[in-house]
Amino acid sequence: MPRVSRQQADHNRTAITEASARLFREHGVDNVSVAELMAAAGLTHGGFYGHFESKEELAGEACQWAFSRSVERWKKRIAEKDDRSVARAALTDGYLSSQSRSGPDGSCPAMSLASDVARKSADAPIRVAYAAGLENLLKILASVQDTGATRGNREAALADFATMVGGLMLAKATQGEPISDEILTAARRRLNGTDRRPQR
Amino acid sequence: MPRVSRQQADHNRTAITEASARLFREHGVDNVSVAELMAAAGLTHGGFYGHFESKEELAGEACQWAFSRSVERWKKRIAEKDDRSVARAALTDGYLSSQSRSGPDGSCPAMSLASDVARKSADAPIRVAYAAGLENLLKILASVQDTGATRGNREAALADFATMVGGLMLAKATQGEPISDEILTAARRRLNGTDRRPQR
DNA sequence: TGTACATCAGTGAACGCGCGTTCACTGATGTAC
DNA sequence: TGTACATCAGTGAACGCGCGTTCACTGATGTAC
Repeated sequence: MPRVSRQQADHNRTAITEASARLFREHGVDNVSVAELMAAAGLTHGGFYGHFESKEELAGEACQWAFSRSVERWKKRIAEKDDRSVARAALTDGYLSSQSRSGPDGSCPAMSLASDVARKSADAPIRVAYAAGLENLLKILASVQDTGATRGNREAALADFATMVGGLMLAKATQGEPISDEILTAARRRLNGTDRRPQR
Repeated sequence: MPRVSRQQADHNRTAITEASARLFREHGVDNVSVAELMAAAGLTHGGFYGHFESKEELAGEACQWAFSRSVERWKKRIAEKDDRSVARAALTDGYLSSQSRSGPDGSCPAMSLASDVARKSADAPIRVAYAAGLENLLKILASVQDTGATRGNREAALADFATMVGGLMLAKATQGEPISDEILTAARRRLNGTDRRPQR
């Protein structure tokens, strides 16, 4: 039953982007086929090129979409808290939780797409979308810092995020082994707990 | 000219492992073909299965090999320093340097293979090799910590490494943009500098 | 030490398969009157 | 509002290609005498 209403077509395009954002994060851009993406959106593969110029272009849009969803989630989580330091703790603890590690929804794109992006050329759509999305998340993370200076807040956010992304990545790579939980705990405590390690 | 001496055959096997360790880290396990790996070792693709049972098995050996080289490098770097805190700073600063980010030799396997490993099933050879290799690196990193307690040293090493891996990963994904250097600097200062952010 | 032959490391063609992408086709949608 | 027709979203077969893996073959290596 071909030729669907324009509204339905728009809806389908969104469904493709949404399914891709999930599957790309879960399996990697190169490990999911166009046919699988279309099937996940309830369509057959032939119609793909009516919506996107190439798989690369879709990767860019899916990346952008995933980041915008993360931005929403972070903002919402912050809005629920009274003050910045509580919000920051909620953000970092949530990021480095075991639910986040095994979440079926694909988790944070900054973490799950990092290696895909690192291996693409500089002009790939996904790379551009990644850099913009990362910047947005960092701004939010900087807004809940407490150094008293804009520059300090940004630097603190950058360092926090490095620990968050690295901790979650290592925990994912070792999922199922005891060290996986150890990593999450150590990273959480470094960011929020009693571990004040950084001192000379 | 087939049939080569046993010594030469052993040498060839090592060459395959070595080339794979480099190419897998640089492009990802699934983005390098057996033919490319064999060519990089100066051989043709047909002989591959005389050395390895499958590409998966090779991935495990290449991962192990990459980690053992990192272990050597870390130990050597530590041995050059007089005391632990200086050694620790040399390790973390070197890890989060721009040379490390753009290094053509493939950089740290814990970082560059993390997403490949995270996406493989629990019994994949590369996953087992990764967990063992990570543990070895962590022991070294714990040995230069200064908390005064074994457990504290391990936890500090875990947190340090999360920051190192995440910082390098994010810097790689944003290479070529100003934020890439910002990330490296912020992570380095978090670990060794004046930024004492982690406080409640 | 020299000769005869079995072994087997490496070659390159071939296998089935799944990939990204193209295209002729279909028939409901959207539009013109 | 109803009719006639052009549009175009989606279908499914087909494309060339590169993948991991297999295999018959080659000829130097390694071994037995």
